[in-house]
Amino acid sequence: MARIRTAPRKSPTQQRSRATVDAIVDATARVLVRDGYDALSTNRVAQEAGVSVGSLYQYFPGKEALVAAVMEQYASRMQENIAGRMQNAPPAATAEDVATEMIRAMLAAQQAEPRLHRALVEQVPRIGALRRLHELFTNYERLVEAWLLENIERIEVKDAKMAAFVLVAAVEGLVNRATLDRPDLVASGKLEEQILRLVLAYVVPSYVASASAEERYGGQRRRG
Amino acid sequence: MARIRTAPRKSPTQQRSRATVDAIVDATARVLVRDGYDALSTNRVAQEAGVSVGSLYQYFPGKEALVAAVMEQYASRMQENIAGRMQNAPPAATAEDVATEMIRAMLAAQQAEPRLHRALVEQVPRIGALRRLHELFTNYERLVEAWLLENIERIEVKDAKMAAFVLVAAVEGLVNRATLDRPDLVASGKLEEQILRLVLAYVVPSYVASASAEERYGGQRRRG
Amino acid sequence: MARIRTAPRKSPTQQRSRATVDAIVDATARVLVRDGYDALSTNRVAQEAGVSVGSLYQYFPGKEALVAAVMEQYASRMQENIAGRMQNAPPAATAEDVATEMIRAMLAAQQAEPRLHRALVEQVPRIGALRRLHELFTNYERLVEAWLLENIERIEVKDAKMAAFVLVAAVEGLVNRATLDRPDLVASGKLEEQILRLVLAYVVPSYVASASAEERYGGQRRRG
Amino acid sequence: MARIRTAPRKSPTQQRSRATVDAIVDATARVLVRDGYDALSTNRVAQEAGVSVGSLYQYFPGKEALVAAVMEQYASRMQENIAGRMQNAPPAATAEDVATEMIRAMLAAQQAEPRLHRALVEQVPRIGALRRLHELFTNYERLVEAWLLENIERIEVKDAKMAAFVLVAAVEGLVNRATLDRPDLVASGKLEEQILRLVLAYVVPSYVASASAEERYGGQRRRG
DNA sequence: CATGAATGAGCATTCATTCAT
DNA sequence: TATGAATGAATGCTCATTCAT
Repeated sequence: MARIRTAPRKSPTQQRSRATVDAIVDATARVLVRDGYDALSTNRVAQEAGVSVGSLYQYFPGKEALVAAVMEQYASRMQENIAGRMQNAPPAATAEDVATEMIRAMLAAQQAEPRLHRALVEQVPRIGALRRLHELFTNYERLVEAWLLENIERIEVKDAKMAAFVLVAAVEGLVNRATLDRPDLVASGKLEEQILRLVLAYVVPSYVASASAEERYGGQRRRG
Repeated sequence: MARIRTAPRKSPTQQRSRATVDAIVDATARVLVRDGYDALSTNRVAQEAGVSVGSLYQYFPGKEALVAAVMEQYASRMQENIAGRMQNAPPAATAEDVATEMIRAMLAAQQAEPRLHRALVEQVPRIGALRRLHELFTNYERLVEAWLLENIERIEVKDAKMAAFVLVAAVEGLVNRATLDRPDLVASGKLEEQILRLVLAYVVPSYVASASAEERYGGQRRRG
Repeated sequence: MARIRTAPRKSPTQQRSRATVDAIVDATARVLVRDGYDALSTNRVAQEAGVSVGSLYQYFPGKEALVAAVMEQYASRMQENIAGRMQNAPPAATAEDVATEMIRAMLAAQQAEPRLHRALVEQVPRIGALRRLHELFTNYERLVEAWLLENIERIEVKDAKMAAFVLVAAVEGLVNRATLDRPDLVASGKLEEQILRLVLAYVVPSYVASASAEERYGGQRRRG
Repeated sequence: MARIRTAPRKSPTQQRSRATVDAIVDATARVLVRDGYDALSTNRVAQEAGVSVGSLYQYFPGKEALVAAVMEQYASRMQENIAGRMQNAPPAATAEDVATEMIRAMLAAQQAEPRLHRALVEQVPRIGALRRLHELFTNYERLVEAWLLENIERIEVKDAKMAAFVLVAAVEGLVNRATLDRPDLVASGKLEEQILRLVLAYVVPSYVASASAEERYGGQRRRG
C-alpha cells in the first residue's frame, strides 16, 4: 500500500488556470457520481472536463488527488454551510436549542448534495482523501466540546473531550447509516428527534428522564 | 457504475476443490491486509494462494467476489463469536448486564482480527460485499429490539424498532471510529463504559440520571 | 497457420459412445447457430452436450474437429436430400426438366436448415472443414458433367468438364448470395427461374433464344 | 453472437497519428496473409506495426475493426482500379466489348493482390467487415444495370435489376472459386472467355446462339 | 501553458488440454 | 470410460504517465 500523494502539484496563479482546475474538479465529481470510483480515471476526467490529460497532470498528480480535491471542496462547503447556519440562528435560549441547531445543520449539510455524498461515502476507499473528512469531524468535536464546557454546570459528564468524541462519532454513524439506508427517517424529521434524545440523554440524563417521565405519566415524577 | 457480480460461480463438490476455494479466500484476506484493496488483483491472489488464475476464475467471477467471500466469512465468524459469547454468559441478572454483555461481545468481535477488520472497513468500497455486513447489523437490531421488549416495563422508549436502529447505528459508528482512530480508548475499557452510558441513557435516562447523580455527589457505588 | 487435425480421434464402437458423439455434434451445431463460431469452445460445447470435457476430447481433438463434424453431417444430409429427390423424380422427359430438378434440389437442400446453413457459410472461416463442402460441389460437377454428356448432341458447349465447373460455381455463388441477402427471391421462386435461364442459356443458347423470342413477340421468330 | 464494433474509434488529426494508423492497417494485412485470421491478435498486429498496443486501441476497438479497415482499403483500391480501367478503355464499340472490359477489370482487380485477396475471402468470417465488400458488389450491380438499360433494345431480359443481381452474384461466385481452386483457368484466359459466354448467353441468348452455331458448323469468325 | 499521441506495464479473462480420481 | 478440477499460456484491454509539438 504505497503512500500516495494527494496534494495538488502547484497552485494556479492565473485566472485561466483557476478555471481549468475548477472544470477538472467538477468533472471529477460528476464522473464519481455517474461512473463510480473504480471507473474514474485521469483520462476520463480530462475528457469530461474538456481538457487534455497533460493539463490535468499539471495540477493533479493522479486519481487520488482528484478525488481528494472533490472531498476537500465538499467538506469546505459543508463546513461553510454549518457555520453560516449557526451564525444566522437566533441567539439560542437553551442548551437544547443549541444542540438542536447543530444537529439540524449537520443533517442539512448531508442532504444538500445527496448523490455526491453517497458517492463519496460509499465508493471512496479510505484513502488520504478521507483525512479531510476526519478533520471536519474533529472540528465538530471542538464545537461540541466548547458547547459542553459552556454548559458545564448543568451537564452530567466529567470528561468533555471524551464526551465530544463519543457524541460526534455516534451521531456521524447514525447520520451516515440513515442517509444511506433510511432516507425516509431523515425526511420525516424523526431522525433529528432521536438524535437529539440520544445526545441530551447522554449529556443530561436527568433532563431527558424528567421530560420522558412527564410524557409517560402526564407530569408526575418517575417511579422511585 | 455497472453492477458487479459478487456471487460465487459454482460450489465445489469434490474435496480438493474445497481446499482450493479455501486457499483462495485466505489468500484474498492476506493480500487485502498486506497490499490493500486497490492493489488486490485476481492474478496476485491466485499466486498468493498457490493456485492458477484459471482455478480462481472457476469459482469467483472477479475481484469483487473474492472480497465478498472474505467479508462473508468474516461476518460469519463475528456472528458466531457473539452468539457463542452470549450463550456462555451467566444468566444475566439485570438489563444492564445484558447490555454490557452485548457491547463487550461486539467490541471483542471487532478486536479479534483487527488488521483484517481495518482493511475491510477502511479499504473496501461499498460494493455488494457490504450487504453481508448490513445483514449482520440487522441481526443486531433484532437482538436489541428483543432485549428492549423484554424490558419494556422499565424502559422509557416508545418505539422499540426505531430505538434498536438508533442504538445499533450509533454504536456501530462509535466502535468503528474508535477502532480506527482511538484504539487506546478501546484497550483501556473506557470506550465500553461510554457506550454503556450512551445506550442506557437513551433507553432509561432516569436510571443513568440517578446513577450519575450519585457519582457526582459522592453517593455509594451503584449495584453493590 | 498451423495445420489442424480435423479427423475424429477414434470411431465409437459401443452404442453409448455413439450417443455421446451425436450429442456432441448436435450441441456443436446449436452453439454455432446460437453463439457463433468465435464463441464456440470445447468447454462450452461439452456443457451444452451435457458431457464432460474429458469425454469430448476422447472423440474430437479440438474445436476445428467439432465444426468439421457438423459440416460433414450437414453435407451428408444435403447430399442424401438431393440424391433422394432426384431418384423420386419422375423420369424426366426433357433435359430442361432434369436441370430444373437439379436446381430445385439444390435450393431445397439449402433451405432445409437455414440457420445452420447461414452459420456455416457466414461464420466458419475457410478451414479444413470446408473441404467437405468442396467435395460436395465436386460431386455436383460430376452430376452436371454426366448430364451434359447425356445430352451432348443437343448442347452447344465443347468442353463438358469446364462447363460443369462454370455452372456449378456460378450457381453456388448465386444461391449463396441469394440465401444470405435476398431470401425473398428464393421464397418467391423467381430465383429458380433465373438460375434455370442462366444455365440453359449457357448450355443451349439457341433454345433460350427461341423461347425468349416467342415470349417477346408472341410466337414469331426473333429478328434477323 | 455479440454484435461487434468495427468502426474506427477516432480519426487521427495530426500527421504522425495518420502514419501510425497506416502502419497498423498495413501490419494487419501482412499478419492476415502470413498467419491467418485466427492467429491475428491486437498485440501481434501492434508488434508487427512497431507500435504499442495502446496506440492501436486508440484507433481501433479490436481485431474486427482492424480487419474491417483492411477490407475497406482493399475494396477501395479495387474500386479505383476498376473505375480507372473503365475510363481509360477506348470508347467501346459494342456491348460485348463493354462486358468484356468489365469482366477483365473485375478479374484483374482480384489478381492484383492475390495473397491478400485469398486471405480476405478464405479467412475472414462474415463479420461486419464484409459489408464493405457487399457495397462493392452493389456498385457492380448498378454498373451492370446501367449497361443493360443502355442496350435495352438489343437485350432479351425484362427485369434489368434482377438480371444485374443474377449476373453479379454468379460472376462473383465463379471468380472467387476460380481464384481459389483453379488459378490456372484464370491465368490462361479461359475463365474470361467462359464468363463472357455465361453473361452474354443470359442477356442475349440469340447472339450467342448464332455465334456458337457458326463456330460449330465451320462458319467464319464473328465480328470481322 | 496546452495538447493529445504514444507508451507499455499490468490486470482481467478465457480456453484448449491434461490427468488424477 | 467418464469426470471435472486444475493448469497457464495467450489475449483483450485499460490507464497512468510522459513528451514532442
